[in-house]
Amino acid sequence: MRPPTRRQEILHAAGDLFRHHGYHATSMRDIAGRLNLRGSSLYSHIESKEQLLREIVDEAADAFLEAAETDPEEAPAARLEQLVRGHLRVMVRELRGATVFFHEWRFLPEESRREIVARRDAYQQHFRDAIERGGRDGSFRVADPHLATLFVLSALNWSYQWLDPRGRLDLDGLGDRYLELIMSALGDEPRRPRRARKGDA
Amino acid sequence: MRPPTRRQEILHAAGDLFRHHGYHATSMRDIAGRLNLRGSSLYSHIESKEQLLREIVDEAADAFLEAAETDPEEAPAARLEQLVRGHLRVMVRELRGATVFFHEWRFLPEESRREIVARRDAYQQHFRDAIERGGRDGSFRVADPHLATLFVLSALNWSYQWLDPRGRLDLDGLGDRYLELIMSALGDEPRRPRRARKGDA
DNA sequence: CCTACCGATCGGTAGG
DNA sequence: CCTACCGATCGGTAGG
Repeated sequence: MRPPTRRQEILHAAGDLFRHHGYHATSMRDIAGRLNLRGSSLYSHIESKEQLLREIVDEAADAFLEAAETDPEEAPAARLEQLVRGHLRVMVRELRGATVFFHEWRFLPEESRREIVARRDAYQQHFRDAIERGGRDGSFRVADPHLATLFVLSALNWSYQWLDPRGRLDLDGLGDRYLELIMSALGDEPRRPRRARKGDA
Repeated sequence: MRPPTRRQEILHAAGDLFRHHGYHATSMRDIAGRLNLRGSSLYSHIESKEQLLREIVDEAADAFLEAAETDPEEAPAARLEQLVRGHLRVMVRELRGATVFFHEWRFLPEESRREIVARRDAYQQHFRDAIERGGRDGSFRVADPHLATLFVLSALNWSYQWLDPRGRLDLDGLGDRYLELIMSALGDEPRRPRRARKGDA
């Protein structure tokens, strides 16, 4: 375990403060204060406040995208399981960065913001692809794959609001139960027969 | 249709700017500019910037709580349907206020923040109660009612991120499909038999 | 890493 | 509703 560089300490403190108070309500002096420094001392390690945000958000995006590297040819249910477990794993392990990612990305300058939106769309596409393939091959039974994708990602994304890394459930237990809810929502076959609904009459 | 008061116009403009740029990145001069006023002119209609946020957030909380006034003795599936449709209705109709509510409530001063947390908890309790009752009477099949509640509310809450009031689906169509996903996730009985899962072996 | 300091902007008030 | 203005604070730089 090498000791963290001063730069890493600054990023850590900034992430913590951005998470709890938001980017605009955190001043450079606040960040410096966490490390018993003066605000001006930060600038020999970093370029700007914006750069701090960009690095934190980019790192979180990296973690999510890396976790989503799955084989499109795999069985859709197994692939979706990897995607869901990967998402929750990144959430729990990188809760600080993930929270800043979801909450503060829009304060990035135009160019960085476009990049992040593109990467978020690419991430979402993994889920959509798995769900659409599952619909076609009969693994899932879903009327509207696009909306089903938004549903699944919504249930996952909001979890940073209530996740507690030291909570009652460990990562695997949380994954098991979240997966069961998601797979049921998608009407995963063939373990369960189709059911009748009002609309079918 | 009475014309809006100046105060309502200010709240509207503030809500719009808070939604898109966040509370701290919006200045009183920005809000005034929307109405072709000087910043100082706002203060004959409102007391402070904080009060603007409080009113917007409170109004959204009112709308959600009012929509959640359901009969606890009603059949759990029917009650949950009311809760889900009510939530989506408020989201679509009050997207501006709802977005500010979810994103900016934490910038309220301590006392208002405590009130909002209490009201949010009361709101959540309606969902949890319906889901727990449904588990007990066999309407739903859910291993962990608390987590299932968080799952359902996560899927609903995040929707402000992608909801488009002029989108492809109208409110009823969206409600139908979201309900189908949620009810399936909760394994709603008796229309569908229990299924086997890996863990059951 | 510090002190000293910059221009810009903030929420808000006085006074009319 | 405006002009004029307040003290505080912002992100950041100069210079050592």
